Amino acid sequence: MPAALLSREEVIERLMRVVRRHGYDGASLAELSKATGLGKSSLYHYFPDGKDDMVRAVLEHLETQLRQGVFAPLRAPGPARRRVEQMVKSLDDFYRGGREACVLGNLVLGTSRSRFRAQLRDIFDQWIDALASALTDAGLSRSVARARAEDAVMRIEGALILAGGMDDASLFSRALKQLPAELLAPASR
Amino acid sequence: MPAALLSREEVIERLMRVVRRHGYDGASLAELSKATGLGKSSLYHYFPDGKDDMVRAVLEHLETQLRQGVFAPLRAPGPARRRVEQMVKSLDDFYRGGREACVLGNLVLGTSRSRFRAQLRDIFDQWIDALASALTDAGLSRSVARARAEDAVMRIEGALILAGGMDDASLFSRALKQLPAELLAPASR
DNA sequence: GTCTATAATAGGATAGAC
DNA sequence: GTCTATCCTATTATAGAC
Repeated sequence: MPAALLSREEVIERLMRVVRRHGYDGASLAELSKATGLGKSSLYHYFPDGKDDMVRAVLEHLETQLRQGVFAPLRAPGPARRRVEQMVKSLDDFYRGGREACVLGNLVLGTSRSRFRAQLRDIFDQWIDALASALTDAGLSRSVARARAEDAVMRIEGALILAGGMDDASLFSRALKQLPAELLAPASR
Repeated sequence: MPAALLSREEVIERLMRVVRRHGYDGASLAELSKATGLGKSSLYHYFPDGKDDMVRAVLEHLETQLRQGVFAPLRAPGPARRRVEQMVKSLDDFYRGGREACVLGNLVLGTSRSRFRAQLRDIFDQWIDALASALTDAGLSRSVARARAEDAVMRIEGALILAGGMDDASLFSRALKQLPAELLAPASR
């Protein structure tokens, strides 16, 4: 990083901003360079394997953020409702109320899925597991909890797609707001 | 098209296959050429504005397919349950049980959203409207029908993302299967 | 309508000076 | 660590023959 201008973390934050807007295939080195303020050679100094390396770092960083803002709160002690609401709050923040696109969605689509398969799967898995854990604590059976956790992740990812496609971020906010009640409703059906 | 080898429709079908796998940014002319069996110059003969033209045609074709397999059935006479089930069947078919990615999702993400904004919005709008119409026919209020229709589209889009990210197409099939019952459940909550 | 050939540019990546 | 300069390949797009 530039002597002391940007920490590695800040560099990665900026790389992530480009990736979530342009996707893997649409994120050119020129853009990544501009966004970080680092020349291409400097980027290669920190990420010797180029774009793949950068995106790997972005995914690691995302995982860390999710661990702090989502996974850990979901597994924390306390009432399940609070824990789910904390997840919602973190997500609303991270996706700027539906105005920012999804890093994960972007990397699942395009040509990048095969490159980051393991990392993507791992993140989704941790997310679903953590959420299901909160739901079993709320008294739901393991199978219902798991199914609802998967459903929640789908809704969130889909809400980001639809909000983008309809140019209406409020679709995301509303979907988020409904989540806690629907996830914690008594099992029946 | 090659004298009579491929109809324009078949060419567009093949272009779509590339777009849904690689996205807009990841779909190179070389791939599009290989997939259609047409040289680059031939592609430019049919789509003078290049890739944008091709993807516009793909979206028009998709809209036609959705009109036939999804929108029209949703608005057809008959019990709402049948109509929703017909949508589910068409979608399961179109996405090959979750093994194929979403054209819309791919075009909403990456750098392509701004290029096809209007077309994307229009398709999502028609979809939600048609679905909401079936749900109001089933006795749901306009506002509940609309909210559930949006939710359904989100789930479908998200299910395709998660199925791709987890390498598990069954996530999509299961999400689809649950849709009719959840959409048509009596309003309450 | 289709092809081969080619242009022009952008993309990813590296060398070497500082 | 960062930059400028450069390389090579892929990519988009076009010209012109058949």
